[in-house]
Amino acid sequence: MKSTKRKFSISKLQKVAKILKTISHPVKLEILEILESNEPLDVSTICSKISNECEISMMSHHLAKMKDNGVLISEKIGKQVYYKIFDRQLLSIFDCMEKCDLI
Amino acid sequence: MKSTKRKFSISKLQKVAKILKTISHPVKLEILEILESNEPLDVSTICSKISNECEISMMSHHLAKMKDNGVLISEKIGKQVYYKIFDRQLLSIFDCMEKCDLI
DNA sequence: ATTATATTTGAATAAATGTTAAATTATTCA
DNA sequence: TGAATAATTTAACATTTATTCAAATATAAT
Repeated sequence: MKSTKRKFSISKLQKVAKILKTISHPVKLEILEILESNEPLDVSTICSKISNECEISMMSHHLAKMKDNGVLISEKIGKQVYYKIFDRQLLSIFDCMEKCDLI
Repeated sequence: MKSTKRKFSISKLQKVAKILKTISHPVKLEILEILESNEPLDVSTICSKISNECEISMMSHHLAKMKDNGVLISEKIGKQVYYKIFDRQLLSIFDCMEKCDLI
């Protein structure tokens, strides 16, 4: 038989995979870390706080994808667009990973 | 200035990103779930337990990548290769994600 | 209106992933 | 032994996704 008892249905696994895929990139993780202690922040400011060099258009792409996939939300005020984390509970993934021998 | 106090260095963020990227796929998450309660398991058996149809060569690719990136380990016994989770602590990521509104 | 600033969009290229078929490795048994 | 079978991996190609860079849009300031 196919399944024993599983915690996650297929559709939940798909959602989890989508979220993880959305943030599994060094710069995207760094964006989350930066926003954790400073949100909301505009695109240029986030870009300037990133350790590696990062083009603003690349940052815009990153942020747009994170927003599209529900990880971030944004608000436009004047010329700038301010981003913040939709659900800060997601940040617990850092603690989770910290405990792994893999890291 | 670039950095306030951060939990993760750049190299740690890269490692975290690599691990997350390695598992952020519905089938790969399902592999982890299956192994959680049944490890070690050989390639064909894992393949047969997956909900969606999955080619065995695709499964081999998934498992090889997960092994290469340190998520799984394997042992060959006779014709079959048995896989298990390297660090079961990683499984706590499921609980972590469960708590998010995003899922 | 014109200029400057912030961000997004689009198109071209580069990189990663999925798919299928063929190759390798190990086992069985005539 | 060695031909047949079974399990898994490798390789080649197609498809998708990510990155880069240039151009476009939107808002504000002069």
